[in-house]
Amino acid sequence: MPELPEVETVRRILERVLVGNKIVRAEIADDEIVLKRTPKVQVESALVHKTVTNVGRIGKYFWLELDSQPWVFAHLGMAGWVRELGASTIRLREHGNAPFEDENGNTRFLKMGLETDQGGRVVMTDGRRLARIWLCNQPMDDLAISKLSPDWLTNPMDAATVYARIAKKAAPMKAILLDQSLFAGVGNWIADEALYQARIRPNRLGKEMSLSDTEALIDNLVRIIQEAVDLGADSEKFPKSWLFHYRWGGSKGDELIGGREIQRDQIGGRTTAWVPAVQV
DNA sequence: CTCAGTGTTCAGTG
DNA sequence: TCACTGAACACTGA
Repeated sequence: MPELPEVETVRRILERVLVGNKIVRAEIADDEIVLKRTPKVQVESALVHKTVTNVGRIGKYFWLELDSQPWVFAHLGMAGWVRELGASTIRLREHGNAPFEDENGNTRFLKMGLETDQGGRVVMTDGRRLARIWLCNQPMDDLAISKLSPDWLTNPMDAATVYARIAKKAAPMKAILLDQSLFAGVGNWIADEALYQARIRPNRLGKEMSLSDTEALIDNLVRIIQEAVDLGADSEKFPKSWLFHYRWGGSKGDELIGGREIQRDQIGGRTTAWVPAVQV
């Protein structure tokens, strides 16, 4: 689920519910897997009685900025999400740290629950325990975040800059697109979608790209990200023409898109869906 | 029962 | 040291 548009959607939920308000209750899962870098009580005490001044994001990483440091950082992994709880939802404490079922009957792990002095409540959940929460004073003090490229929603690079960084690479473009130090926020589906719409083979090497190929890729990538963000990362609303709707259509996905064969290969360590008749 | 998965990290290779 | 690849992580659903 969570690539840049999904994480931006989560960021906006947190911004709407939390910014300007004081946190009156914070519950963090007592889960050493989730909190590899920080004991639960430290995260809770970093949050309680603090006012949220901003919610930041670069790529797939996001964080709560508070009126005193440290701040609280998080990554959704492969199956994390954040939702606002309505007034009728049962109390966070009653969930405890155990897995619980969401309104659709799916099992989730509760990672974090927050309540503000205005009564707003949000929870961060994860179906697979690959999401993470930790403390840090500011984004650039975090090793992983400090290595990210500028964010591709808010600060997209121009084609010439990208071209200079890929023109000698021997890796396939699919792998290059997944490199967060160059394409912060791009994940498996966005990479495939951008390559498909730019009509570039995922196994084309960086050094086989021209400047105009790079321009086409960047133009499509930026538009796809912007459109997905504008749609609140609600994939059902994505344009019908997008490969997204076909890549995992059924159990293995559809065989055809517009009458053309969809091929699936391992490229850059990930299953890659592409259309040989379109991508060269 | 086995395997892949909208991600990141780290060991291993050349 | 750099560039790159593949497995591990943890759990669910097909």
